[in-house]
Formats: sequence, structure tokens, C-alpha cells
Amino acid sequence: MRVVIADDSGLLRSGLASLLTETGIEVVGQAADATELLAVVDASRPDLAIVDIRMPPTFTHEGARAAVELRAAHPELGILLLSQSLESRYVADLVREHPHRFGYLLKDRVVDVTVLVDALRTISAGGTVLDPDVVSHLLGRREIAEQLLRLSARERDVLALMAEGLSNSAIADRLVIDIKTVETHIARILTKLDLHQTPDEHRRVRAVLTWLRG
Amino acid sequence: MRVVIADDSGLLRSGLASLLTETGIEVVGQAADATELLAVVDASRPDLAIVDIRMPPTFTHEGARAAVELRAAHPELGILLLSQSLESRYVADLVREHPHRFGYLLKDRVVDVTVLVDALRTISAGGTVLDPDVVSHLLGRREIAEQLLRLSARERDVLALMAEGLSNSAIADRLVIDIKTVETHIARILTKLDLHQTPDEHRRVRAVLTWLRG
DNA sequence: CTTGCGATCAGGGCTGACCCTGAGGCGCGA
DNA sequence: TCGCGCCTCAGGGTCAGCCCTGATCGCAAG
Repeated sequence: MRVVIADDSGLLRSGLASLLTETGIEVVGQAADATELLAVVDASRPDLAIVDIRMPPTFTHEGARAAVELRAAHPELGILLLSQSLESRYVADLVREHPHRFGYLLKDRVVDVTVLVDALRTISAGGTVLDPDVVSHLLGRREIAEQLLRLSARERDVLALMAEGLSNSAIADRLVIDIKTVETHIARILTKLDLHQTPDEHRRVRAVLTWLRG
Repeated sequence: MRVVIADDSGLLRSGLASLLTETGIEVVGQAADATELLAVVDASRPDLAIVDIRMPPTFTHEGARAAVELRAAHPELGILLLSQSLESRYVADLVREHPHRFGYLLKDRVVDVTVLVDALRTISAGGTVLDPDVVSHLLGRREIAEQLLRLSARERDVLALMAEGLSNSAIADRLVIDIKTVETHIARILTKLDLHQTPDEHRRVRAVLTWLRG
């Protein structure tokens, strides 16, 4: 098996390369960022790419984005995404669209090189490898994301400002609209997020929590 | 230089050991959890311990706690804490009480083995190594923590429930107290968190945000 | 013993937030 | 063209939340 490793941490990259080499897996290239990853894969044509989700320049989802491009350019390439924490947005799309030759593991769960090699073998054989916590978290995140997707762009603007702790009048000032408009947006936000009038909940706070978790 | 490595990830531990060995640093032991770390340090008497903050069983601050114990038992031992994210509570105490032979770096910032070795050298020579972002984050977190420290235990109970999105009447039910008592606690919370009456802020949401960030 | 603090509760008042209902304008797709 | 969704705004009403002021009790420290 011929493998490429992409991680902005040279430390981890080199360490990983060293360990995999010891297991007989050939590391044919390394990349520190998404652009370099695409180039290295083009040049070395590996069987599989091990990609850290967070890479420069934004350290957000560059790795996941690069994975999408890799799949487009190299449909037979296996991809193993590694992440330190659960990253739902891009991964959900990736798994849905390309379930084969794909893996997503939390680094914390790769307790030794055996786990990693087993995952690589599964992916290389056409399978899918997902950490169970990843699966259940994706489902939960999906729910919140779907609720937030019901909101119009304007409603999302308003909710974002609510989540900063702004009052209705401050939101009206900020968006240069009338306070009655803010109230209307908020009413629609609460309805779309299924936050109905109950004596137990502070619905505004609930809406804010939903936003913060989305 | 003789070094011990403690990280629950065997992958990272082995990779790190391999890399450090190549630079001439002797890795005299490895540990997968805090208990094992203490035993390995007792047995091998290293110059320095590289410790991941999050280790079993709780994966919260076992590493930082073990560092405190290590310093007590081995005052000359250098300690380098590594973390994937900013962890403020125990580190702030550790730095304040033991500024020498101490380091705290974010794994993301250790871009290659050179950075790591430089840090180890500094610590071994008696110095302190702190990532700049760590410093400024510690200061910011300190501020919020100090505000929350002004609250009485009961006030913190109430604020935690506010942060779950409970209404005042639900909080009263939950804590088996009168709603007037809840109102009194909330008034005191808002005062202690310096959240005064302004037309721009939704103060309850602000209080909740402070809690969530603390 | 006195004082201060925290927890609890009360009476009464005000208001921002939320709601109901209604209306107009614009853009887009069928 | 029509219907729908979105954005905007209005009049009027209700109430949970917040506040002011006051009071009692228990506990710990000086």
C-alpha cells in the first residue's frame, strides 16, 4: 500500500511516516497544507491519503475541502480523515456522497499504529471506517443544523446578534430596521426552531443555545 | 538529555520517541496514563517529562494534575505540557507556582521537531516556554473566571440552570425554592457580573454567555 | 454579643419581549 | 399573471422578568 500523509504538524507527519514505514506501508509523500497535498497526490499517485481536517491557511476545514477535490480528481483514491475533535459539516457531506474508500477517525481513538493500519486496510479494500462517536454526533449535529437551515438569511442575521447578547433595540440599530421588524423576525425564529410557549423555558436563551451549538 | 513521554496515544508517543531519538535525545520511558507516568519517572529519573494534558481516565486534566505531583516529588524535573487546545485552569496555577523548568505548548504550534527540541533545551536549562496565544488566552480566561468567582455557590447553581435555558419558574421548581428567591439570585448575579441596565444588551443572555465561556 | 454574609421570601411596580393581527412591496417560479 | 416567501412596519395587548424595598433566619468570625 502506498500512502500520502497531510498534516500541518511536521512532528506528527514525520512520526506517522516513520511508524507506517515500519509496518510495511510505503509513505510516498508528505504535505503540510491542502495545496501541497493536491500536488503530491498528483505527482505520486498513492493508494490512499491520510488527511488532517484542519490545515492552513484557516485551520478550519481545509483538509476536508481538499478531500472533496481529491475524490473528484482521483475517484479510486482512498481517504482517511483524522481530526482532533468532531467536525461535522463537511464530513457529513463527504460520507453521504462518497461512502466507499473513506474513513474518518478521531486522533484520540487511534491508540496505536495497529488501529491505524487496520483502518487503512479497510479503506483500501473499498470499505468505510467511522468512529461510533462520530456517527452519533453527526446525527445530533444534523438535527440542529436542519433546524437552523429553516431560517431565512435575515433571520440568521438576527439570531446571530441575539447570540451576542444584544437587545431587540440594539439589533434594530445594528441592522438599520425598525424594532417591530426585529420582533417579527424573532417570532419567526422561535416558531421555526420549534420553541413554543411553555412555562419552563426561557425561549430566547434556548434559541441562542441552538445557534451556539450549530 | 533524558526524557520521558506521556500521552495516551501510542501512535503519537512512539512517533515522538522515534523523532527525539534521531536528534540525540534519549527517551528513557513512555507512559499511557498519569499513574504510569509517575511510576516511570520514579524508575527512570529523567531530566524532563513531556506530558499531554489530557489523559485517562477522564481525559480532562490528568496530565496537568500529574505534573503537579511530579514537581512535588522531583523538584529538578523539567516539565513540558502539550495540549491540543487551550486549557487554562491547572496550567495557570502550575505556571504561577513553578515558573522554572516548565513549558506549555499547543501541539499545533510544534511544527517540527526543531521547535520541540528547542523548547526542551530551554526548559532543561531552567527556563519557561509558553506559547504567546496561551498567555493571552490565560489572561482573558482569568477575567471571566474571576467574575464567576464572585458568585456564591447558590448563585452559580441558578446561573447554570439559566444557561440550560430554564425559565425562572422552572429554576424555582428545580431548586425547590420560591420564584422571588430566584429573582433575587438573578439580580445579584447580574450585579456581580457587572451587567447593568443598558438599552443595548439582553442581560440574561449575556450572563448565560459568560457562564458558557467560563 | 455583635456584625456581616448568604439564603430565603414578600409586596408592589415597570417594561422589554413576545404575541396577535394586519398591511404593503419585491422577487421568483409555475 | 398569480401565489408564495421574505422583508418591512404598524397598532394594541399581555406578562415574565427585573427591580426596589423590606424582612427573617442561620452561621461564622471578631
